[in-house]
Amino acid sequence: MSRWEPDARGRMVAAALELFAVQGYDRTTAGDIAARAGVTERTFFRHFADKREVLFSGPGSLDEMVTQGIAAADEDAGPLQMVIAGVRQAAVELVEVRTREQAAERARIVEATPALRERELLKMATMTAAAQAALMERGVAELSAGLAAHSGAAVFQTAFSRWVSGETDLDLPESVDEAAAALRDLC
Amino acid sequence: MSRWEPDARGRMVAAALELFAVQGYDRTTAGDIAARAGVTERTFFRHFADKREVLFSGPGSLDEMVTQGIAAADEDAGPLQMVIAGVRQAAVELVEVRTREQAAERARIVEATPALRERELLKMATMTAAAQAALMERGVAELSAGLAAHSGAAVFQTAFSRWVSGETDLDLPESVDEAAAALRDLC
DNA sequence: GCAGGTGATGTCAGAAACTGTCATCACGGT
DNA sequence: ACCGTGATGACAGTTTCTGACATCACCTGC
Repeated sequence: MSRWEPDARGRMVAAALELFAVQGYDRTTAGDIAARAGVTERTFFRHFADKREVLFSGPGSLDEMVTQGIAAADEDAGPLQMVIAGVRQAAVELVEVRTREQAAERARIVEATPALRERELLKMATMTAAAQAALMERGVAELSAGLAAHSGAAVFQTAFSRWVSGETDLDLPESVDEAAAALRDLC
Repeated sequence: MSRWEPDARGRMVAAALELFAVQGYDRTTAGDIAARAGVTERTFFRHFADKREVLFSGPGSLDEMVTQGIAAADEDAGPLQMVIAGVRQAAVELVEVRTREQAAERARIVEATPALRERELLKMATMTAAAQAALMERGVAELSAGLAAHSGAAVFQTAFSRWVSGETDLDLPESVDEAAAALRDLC
C-alpha cells in the first residue's frame, strides 16, 4: 500500500470546485481545500502556483489546440479564416473533455469572482498571443495577425458564453460557427 | 499649516511608479511605497483596494470615454464604426492626460509583471462590457454588440501597443485609425 | 471664540496567501 | 540489504489585506 493516496492533485481540484461552489472563492482558504483533499496546505502550493491556479490547471491548454488548428488550416485561407479554424479546433477538443454542465458550473464560479476572472483573461491573452505567433509563422503580417488573433478570441469567448448560458441550443463548435458568421456580417 | 502634507494619493502613485521601475513590482512592498510617500501602510490600503490598483486609479476611466464616444457616434453608422468612434475618442482624451513617455514607462512595468497584466486585462474587459452595453443601448443586437465591442478593444490594444513601442510614428488617435483600417482589410 | 462633528490618518492585532528549509519515508533500482 | 529519489509533512517567516479603535486638525454653528 502506498504511503499516500494517489492523485493528490485531482483530489485538490475536485475539493476546490466543491468548496468554491458552496461557500464561494473568498471564504475558502487554501488550507480548507488541502484538508478536504487529505493533504497539507504546503502540498497545495507545491502543486499550484497560487490559489486561483487550481481551476486553471487542465492538462491540455487551449493554446496548443488553437496553434495546431491554425497550422493545419487551409493553405489559401485568409488570417481570419485560419484563426477561426484554430478556435473551432479548440472547441471540438474542449467538448470532448468536459460536459456542458461541468463547463457551466466552472464558468459560474469564475464569473462570480473577479480574481478568477482576471486569471481567465490572462489565459485567454496567452492564447491570443500564441495564435498571433502561429499566424505570423504562416506569413501573416504582425498587425493583421494581432487583430485576427483578437477577433478569434472574441469569437471563442462569445461562442463559449452563449453555449454555457444556454442562449443557443447549438453545441460548442457550431456555436463558434455562428459567432464567426456574425463577425463576418459585422464588416 | 496642515496636519498632513496634501495629495497623499498622488505621492503614493509617484512612489510606486519609481519603486516598481527600479526594483520591480514583486520586490516592492506596500510598506515601501507608503514609507516613500510619507504615510503608513494602512493608509496605502485605504486609498487603493490592493497593491496593484495603485497603477490603475486614474480619475477618468476609459469606460466613460468610450461609452460617450459611442453615444455620440453618427446615427447611420454600423456597430463597428460606432465602437471605433468610441475608442478613438478615448485615445484623444488619453493623449491629453499622459505623454507617450509616461505611457511607455507605465506599459513597461505592467508588461513585465503578470499580476499587473491581469489587472489591466480586467480593466479592458470592463471597458469592453461597457462598450457592448452602449451599443445595445443604441439598438445593436447582443451578439453583434459583443463582437463589435471585442473588436474595438482589439483595435485599441493594438494601436496603443504600436504607439508606445514606437512601431509607428503616428500619434495615438491616428494609430487607432490605422489599426481600424487594418481590421477592415481583414474582412 | 468655542463646543462638537467630521474626515483623514496612525496604531495595533490578526487572518490568509504564499515561500524557504529541513526532516521523513515509501519506492525503485543496484 | 543499501542507497538515491521524489512526494510529502512540519514549521518558521514575510507579505498582503482587514477590522477596530484612537487621534487630532479643520470646519460649522452658535
